[in-house]
Amino acid sequence: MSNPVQPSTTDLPSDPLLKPEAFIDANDQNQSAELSEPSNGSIPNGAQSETPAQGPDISSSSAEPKGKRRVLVAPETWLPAGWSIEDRVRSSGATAGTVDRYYFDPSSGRKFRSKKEVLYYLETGIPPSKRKKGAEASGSEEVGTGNSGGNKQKKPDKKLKTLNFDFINVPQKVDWLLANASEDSWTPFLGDDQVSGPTKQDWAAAFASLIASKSGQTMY
Amino acid sequence: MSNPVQPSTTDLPSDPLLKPEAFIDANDQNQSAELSEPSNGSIPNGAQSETPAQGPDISSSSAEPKGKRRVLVAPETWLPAGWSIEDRVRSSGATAGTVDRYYFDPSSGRKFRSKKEVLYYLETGIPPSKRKKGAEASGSEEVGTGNSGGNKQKKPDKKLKTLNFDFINVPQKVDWLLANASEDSWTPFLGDDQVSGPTKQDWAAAFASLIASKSGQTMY
DNA sequence: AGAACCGGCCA
DNA sequence: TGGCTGGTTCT
Repeated sequence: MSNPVQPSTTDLPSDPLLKPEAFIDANDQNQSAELSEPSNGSIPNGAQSETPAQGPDISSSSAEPKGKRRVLVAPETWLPAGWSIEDRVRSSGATAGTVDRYYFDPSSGRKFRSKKEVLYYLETGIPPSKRKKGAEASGSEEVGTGNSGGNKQKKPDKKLKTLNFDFINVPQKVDWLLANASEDSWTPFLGDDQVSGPTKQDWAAAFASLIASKSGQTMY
Repeated sequence: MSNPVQPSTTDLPSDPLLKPEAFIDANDQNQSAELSEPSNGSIPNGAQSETPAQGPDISSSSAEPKGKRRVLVAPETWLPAGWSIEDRVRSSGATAGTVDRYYFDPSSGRKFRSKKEVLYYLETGIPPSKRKKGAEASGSEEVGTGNSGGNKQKKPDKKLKTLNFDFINVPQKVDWLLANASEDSWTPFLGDDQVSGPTKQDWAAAFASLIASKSGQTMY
């Protein structure tokens, strides 16, 4: 290992940008960031809203070209020992100049994009769980894990749409008649009644859902 | 104030006696695991370095008792009928746990990695593989997809394709069996043979075409 | 107004 | 899969 950065068991994952010019800010914080157990004996819900407070360190050296990474040891009290923090400055886009902070766990090699994710992982040992799609009839209760930073960002509407099709009382028989020789005008009939357009839409949606039902796939 | 403004069911620290039977299901790493009443004792904070955290097992066997026969789908209004969505969770790497959403068009068999690609394909008929990077002097620098104005679909389907379905020799009978009640996974059978996935895709495409009943389509 | 977070998209 | 930008939400 010739990597002077992390003499630890692991090093940062692929870091082509981390050149000799990158500097490790290991100043102060001599206390090696002992795992602190603030809070109280037990963490209620893991989402302690402690004040982010300070940012005294970070050794803001002037003349910092954009796009450079600054890796530094964890000065944060809530961060376990061994973890590393990386502040990266956005180099392009409308939000150029913004600083994003990333957290790395050398033992697992995982990268986290927010303090919230780190805390969640530390307390549960479970990587940030994603609840996205609906498709579950279980009463999905939205449980906010009160956190220090911005929590639930954007999740405007998660309303589910029910298929307008009665899977129990299905039609006994549906006749598909070819009304046009061009074969593009098949029309379903229920007995003598032609199926209306809206109903056909419902059928299409229902059929799509049935056909989908693959592992992980959902049709809309 | 650092008090959470969310009327969640959580918070309310203290009063440990209130929930003597708080229980943590550490097995369910699927989702919505934020509850966690760490009960007491030790917080898995120091043990995090030992936590396996390698549970690629994503078996989501959430039992869904009977009751409603309604199929719930998410309202992806911009997605054409018949398309399928697959949410895949990353199983390894520093970003493990991230969910990637893919879109699949049963008619063309193409797979898309983003909503943007889908919309672009729908409007231009150009698959993402054919995207060019050079900006023309025409001045169409911006994508300028007028979808934000309130218009929905107006794509000139320049990509007609043959449906892989024999409209003449249709199956005499198709049995739909409810294989998985928890997810409303009905499965079509031809006699004793289960219909394969690809075939189901063909059926979906054919059905969608029939329901559509648009002029100008050709299917053989 | 600033910070934090996270969805989403591309390489 | 990694990484980065956009934009929202919270402080």
